[in-house]
Amino acid sequence: MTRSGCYAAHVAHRPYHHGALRETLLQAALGAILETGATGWSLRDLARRAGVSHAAPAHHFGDKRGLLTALATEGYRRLAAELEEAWSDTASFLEVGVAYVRFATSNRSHFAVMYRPELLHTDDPLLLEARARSARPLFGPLEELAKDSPAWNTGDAAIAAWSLVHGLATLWLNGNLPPAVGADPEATARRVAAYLFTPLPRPGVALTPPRGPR
Amino acid sequence: MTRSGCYAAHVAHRPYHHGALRETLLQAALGAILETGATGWSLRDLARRAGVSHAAPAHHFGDKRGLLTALATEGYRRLAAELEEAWSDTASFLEVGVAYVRFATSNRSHFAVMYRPELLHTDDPLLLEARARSARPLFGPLEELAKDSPAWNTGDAAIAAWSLVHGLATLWLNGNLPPAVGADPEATARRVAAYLFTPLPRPGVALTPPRGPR
DNA sequence: TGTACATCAGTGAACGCGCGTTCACTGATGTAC
DNA sequence: TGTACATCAGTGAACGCGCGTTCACTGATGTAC
Repeated sequence: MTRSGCYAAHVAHRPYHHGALRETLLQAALGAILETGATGWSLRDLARRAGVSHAAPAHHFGDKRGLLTALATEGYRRLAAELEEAWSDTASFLEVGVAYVRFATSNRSHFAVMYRPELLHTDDPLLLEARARSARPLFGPLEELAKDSPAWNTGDAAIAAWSLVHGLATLWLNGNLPPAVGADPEATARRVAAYLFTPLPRPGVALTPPRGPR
Repeated sequence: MTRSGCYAAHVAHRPYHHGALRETLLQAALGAILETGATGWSLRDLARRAGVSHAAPAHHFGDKRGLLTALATEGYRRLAAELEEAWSDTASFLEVGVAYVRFATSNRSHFAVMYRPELLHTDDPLLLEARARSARPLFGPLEELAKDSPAWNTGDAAIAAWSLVHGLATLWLNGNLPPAVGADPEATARRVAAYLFTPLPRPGVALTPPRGPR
């Protein structure tokens, strides 16, 4: 960063060594993913954006998959940090869910790659560690909150919560939600996620009829 | 179908006209999407699978986007039919959600395309009509069930339900769920979706602390 | 402080390949008379 | 029933392009002595 900033001053005779090409390529990939999707770009495209020769990216990542794995790992680390912070700051599980949606909508390119194992080196130890860390704030708090409730399967409840915020983020990012929800994904998440684990307003109303279906 | 079946008998001298090329190409696209993702294939690839010249697909769909739009429309029609049937058969909103997950996991290729407007001709009237029809069974029943509950925003509640089943289907299809959930997406959906609109087991436990967060 | 050398980061020409698109064509079908 | 003709579905050669990969190279850096 300091070095590339220094060289940037006299563009006329660029140095042979870029100095921070790895970070620059990751940055370029984020932009490319925003514009053409998780895989709709080429390594040559990235090299062009970074202003280096088309063979340079292979030095750092080998291939696309290696680059995407680095990107996903970075994404999981950021997500974990934001979820942990939300839980420790508010002690509200709802706010953990809101933080998930906030992360997804303000880190679109990372999010577009993180949950696509077919694009990644899924045995990469750094990736595995970061992913595991990001899952803990979704499962841990629920186990704590419902530890004395034998009727609860906290695993299923956590997956319900995860599904809800993941689905909301996905539908939002792909532009599938009706305009009526408004333009603020965070506020929408807070309103919508409130219906999880929350009883119907009138006890007499049930979503499933009294006689068993089928 | 009858014609192509007739000609299939004497493969040696194939007819000049395929007879059902449009349907065959859609079929081939479903297979290609399964193998390489929503856009990881070429029109030439499809032509090869269908056994026709590489320029033939353009006759029917113009380009990839046209073909994907036809596929998405078919998907929305099937989804609408399955959701409508679930609601009229069981009168259980939970079962509508289960049907959504069942559709997604047994029509992977359709599902991979339906919620990606950037891949489609979003102004296609047939697409718009089918999509609108598929949304009704998700919003209608909730309005009915909660019509006398002023505390409810049925729009938000419907989006909560949609998000939950959409997220669960997405996480399932991408292989992101832990093995502990089991191998049956439908049973998983029934267990997990039960936590929506359902109170915590002990009234004393809250997911949000009594003092307002932030 | 100086020199020699190994290592590393990035270059650029060359390759073969599959792609979308174009276009003049051919074979089959359907309709008018 | 027969003929003429318009329309339609699909062909196949040709095009220019961007791709990933290879490879001998060059320029910069870091370390040993």
